[in-house]
Amino acid sequence: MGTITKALELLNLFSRTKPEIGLMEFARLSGRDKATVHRHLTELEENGFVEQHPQSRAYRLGPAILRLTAVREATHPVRRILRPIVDTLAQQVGELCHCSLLQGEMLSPVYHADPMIHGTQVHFDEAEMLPLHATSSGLALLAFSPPALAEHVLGRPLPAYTDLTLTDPSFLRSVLADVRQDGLCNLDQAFDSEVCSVGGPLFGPEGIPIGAMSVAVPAVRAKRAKIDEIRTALRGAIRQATVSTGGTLPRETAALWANAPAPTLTDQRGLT
Amino acid sequence: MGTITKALELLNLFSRTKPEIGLMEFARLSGRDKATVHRHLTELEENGFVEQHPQSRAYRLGPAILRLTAVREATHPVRRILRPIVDTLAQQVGELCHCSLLQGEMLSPVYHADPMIHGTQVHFDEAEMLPLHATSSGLALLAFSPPALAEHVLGRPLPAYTDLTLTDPSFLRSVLADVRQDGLCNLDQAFDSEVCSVGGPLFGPEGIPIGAMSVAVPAVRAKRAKIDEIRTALRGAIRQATVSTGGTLPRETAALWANAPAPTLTDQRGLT
DNA sequence: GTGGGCTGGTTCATTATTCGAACCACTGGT
DNA sequence: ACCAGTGGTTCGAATAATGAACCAGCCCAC
Repeated sequence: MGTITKALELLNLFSRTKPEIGLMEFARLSGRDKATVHRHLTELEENGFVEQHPQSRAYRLGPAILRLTAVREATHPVRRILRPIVDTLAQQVGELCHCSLLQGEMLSPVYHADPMIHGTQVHFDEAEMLPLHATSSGLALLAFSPPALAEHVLGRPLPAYTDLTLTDPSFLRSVLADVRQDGLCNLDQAFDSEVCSVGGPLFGPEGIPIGAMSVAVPAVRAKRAKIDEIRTALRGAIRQATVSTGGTLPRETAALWANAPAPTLTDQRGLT
Repeated sequence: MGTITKALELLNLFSRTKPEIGLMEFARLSGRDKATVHRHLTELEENGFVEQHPQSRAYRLGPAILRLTAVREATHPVRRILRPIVDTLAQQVGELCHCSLLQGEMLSPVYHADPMIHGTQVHFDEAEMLPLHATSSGLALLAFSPPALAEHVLGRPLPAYTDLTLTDPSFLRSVLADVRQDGLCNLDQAFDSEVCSVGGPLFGPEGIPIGAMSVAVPAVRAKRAKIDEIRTALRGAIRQATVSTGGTLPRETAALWANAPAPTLTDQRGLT
């Protein structure tokens, strides 16, 4: 593993519940030597990827990432476009919705919205990368991706996150076949216990999946009627998201979803 | 210079006008060997900091930075807070406003807003880091920072961006003294020709400057009355921004601005 | 087609950089 | 005064980065 990766992996240790991390904690969490971590952190700091609290000397994410995000969003505004769609979907179904982009063999969260109209909410940390094999988003994406990706992912050990996580490659292959038929993926407590989710793929140009969108529901609320309502709304949101980001639905999928309701117009203010 | 810095500097080559860069162009722009650049890029790609267009093989900024920005903003929402303030200021004064955070010895843009009500507009690229000695933002920040920073910045060669850029350290020191008296910094075509700007410091906890906010006006519109109006509005916006981000104005500055108008309430919708 | 000029990408011996155990210096609690 | 915990630094050994040379593909002109 190269030095660059070692340094960048430090950034993944930050999370919503751990926004500041000290040197020793970094060393523990990353399993690397304190001196090494310190050199990496100072170099990241020189480039603005982390900054150091002058008093506590703890590190947190720095301003450079804000600048880079602005650059990406100015020219390729995926997040800006997806946000109102996810917001609308969350309002429609009254549950937590999120979308992610494929990054290597994981999903990188882009945005989530939680209407918070219920007593119980689903936990979601945008810092946390999502596995492909244990989430409805991931399986939906795999189902429509070139087979090589699925084979590569299923060909390695599949960690179980709950006791309902599917880890048998051949069974997962049959699930993917079902998802291809259906267009969406329904998953029950495979990543978080107590949480059911419905996910579908977001397509880029050429009809190749670039990410996924999904709705997460506490298992106690996941009645059949509710799931059906979610599936309908999700199909509409995915179609809208794919078109708005400049992607194209593959013809089979478009045909499959022909009877999905037209997407509702969303509030476009407050962008960027 | 370490390997990590070499790799991260590649990311700074992206800009609003150059959102995608090929391997050879990267090598040329960075002045490094093609093989080296390629290794750095693949490692950045593995970590999601860049992604490669499958057809053109050009690289662009990847999804990881979106995720990291979300994490930072979830726990330390500087941008989310500054955005409506900058928007309001831009509406009030009818000119381009922006705010930046200190990153090493440069300013890293965080947000800008341009009401675009005039025929001529000021160019602003959020990818571009701003120098401290040649911008009103930078000088305003330097004036209120611990003297060591100013000495360090003024102690090295100061590039001129226009023929009006101030590059004489001792003269700049006198400018800083004036800014300390005044609270704001007025600069005429020092970074962009044809552009005047007024900037002031944003303070963090302990009253130490963490960034700056400024208004940029085409020189042809920079009449005395307009500048005065801008100065008043800017003082209000800075006070509001400093308080909202959890900072404190130093006592002298608070006294200096005691007669600035109370900040107007801003639209808080569309956050994140 | 074929040659040239341009890509992106790979190889491998040389070289320079990174690594990490041991070492300070400081802080807060007992 | 002590200890246990920080953040930070040093320097020889070990490792990883480097870049000239090398493919392979693409596109255009001839």
